[in-house]
Amino acid sequence: MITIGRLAKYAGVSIKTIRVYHDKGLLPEPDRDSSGYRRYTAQHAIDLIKIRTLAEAGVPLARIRELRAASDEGFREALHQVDTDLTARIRGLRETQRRLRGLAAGRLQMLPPEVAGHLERLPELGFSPRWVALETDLWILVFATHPDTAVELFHDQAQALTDPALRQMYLDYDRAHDLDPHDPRIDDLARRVVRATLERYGSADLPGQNTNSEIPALIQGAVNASSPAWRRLDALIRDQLSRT
Amino acid sequence: MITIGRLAKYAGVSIKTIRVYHDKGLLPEPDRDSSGYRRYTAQHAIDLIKIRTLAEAGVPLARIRELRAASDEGFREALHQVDTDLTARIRGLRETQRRLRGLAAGRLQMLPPEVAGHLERLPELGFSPRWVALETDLWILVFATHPDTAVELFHDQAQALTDPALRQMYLDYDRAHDLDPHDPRIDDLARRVVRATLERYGSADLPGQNTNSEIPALIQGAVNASSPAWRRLDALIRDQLSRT
DNA sequence: GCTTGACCTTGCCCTAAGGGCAGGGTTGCA
DNA sequence: TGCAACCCTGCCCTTAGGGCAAGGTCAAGC
Repeated sequence: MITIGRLAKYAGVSIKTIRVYHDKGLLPEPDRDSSGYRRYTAQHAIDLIKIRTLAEAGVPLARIRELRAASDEGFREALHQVDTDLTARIRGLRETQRRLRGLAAGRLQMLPPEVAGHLERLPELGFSPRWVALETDLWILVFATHPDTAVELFHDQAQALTDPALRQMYLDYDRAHDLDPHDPRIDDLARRVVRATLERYGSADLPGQNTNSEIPALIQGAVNASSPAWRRLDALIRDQLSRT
Repeated sequence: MITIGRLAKYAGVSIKTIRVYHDKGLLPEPDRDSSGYRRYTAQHAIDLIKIRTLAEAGVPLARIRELRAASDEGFREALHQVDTDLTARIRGLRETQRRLRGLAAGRLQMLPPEVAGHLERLPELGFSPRWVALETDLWILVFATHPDTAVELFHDQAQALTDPALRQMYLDYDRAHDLDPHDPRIDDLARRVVRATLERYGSADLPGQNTNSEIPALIQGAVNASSPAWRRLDALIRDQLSRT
């Protein structure tokens, strides 16, 4: 016949927690003594410990109440489900911890000097400020999210710009921003891009595509947003590539 | 210049989450386009991922906002703290999982038949219903919380009852419930209990005491609650034992 | 008997981190 | 021109308790 304070201390919870469990019908209200104090039995202590074990495992209180009334079979099944979820949560936390350490190690710290230098040289090659800004965003995202493959990808791109024909193609892409969406130069450019892509990578995977991420879509969305001509260009290229 | 929906999908959060981060000053509000839509840059995506990493590690949003303005030194230190907390949380979850499996294995399922039988025989030996109820609570708690040492402890107690003198002592304890707290029989009983305890266990640890738990206090609290005589008896015994 | 500190009671409002909905405007594609 | 899919703000709702007020109770010491 212990008081609420003792029960709380024993179970390692606050008094309020116990009262909440009463309110929500998780733990039966015990009898009161002559002065209205709640008086608990060992059975209450047992029940409370069970409830806490489930609650600490992340089971919502409403669910715990349901489980109290569930069949033995259903209860066991539910426990198994909870166990599985818990394993997943632990794995998730470990993954978070890994990312956290990456953050602490100063990774995700903008761009390597090599890349910054490359971006600074773009205007001299004739690219517009808008194009440079887009490229900057692109590389920030790629380096932030796929640091392992980013360097490789970057070298591939930087090398492409050393070929005068390819460089002209990118310059034309840049210029296309302000064209009418139905300007024939758009169709011409789309064909050149497709031909160059196939020549450079054959029908093998495009670099960066294997990392099944949202980044390409994100970038392309950013690109498309600012110009109808670019939207059409993207649609044409996408369409022709998908036919090969 | 991506929209809020794309950013959300990319970062794996809901749109609402992003808006909340704006409201709380965690993520700067981006510029709006001509129709009032928020337009994000890669920098926002980077910031958001950092924020999510911390949030998933359990850092409160208010704390994350402070950290945004913290020095590089303070930031690194805070990250270390978060990492430590995270490790503790993971360990806690694993412990919870262990207890959960104990629960699933059907342990914590009341009492072994041996104990139940013992309790049923107590009335025949002359013990009051109140005493039996207390003993029942006691053993439920002990078996629930220390299943490994409970059996040993129980055998020790059951064996004690086979000694007529000791049995009489327990019967007297039971009877003492309704005595006046200053009845000399209380003093006498206390001395007998102390002597018997020392004879049986010497000055070695009493069984069950090494499991440094709240159980003994819980039980004793329950016992004391119902009778001033028992309270005084407990005080006397405790006092005399502590003097040895 | 009186005080004092530690408990207990109910009732009320507060919090974090969003979820969901209403009511209304915008965009992209056929 | 219609339609689906977006976006905007504002408002209320949720979970699992925390905290406080105002008042009753208990055990100990004087």
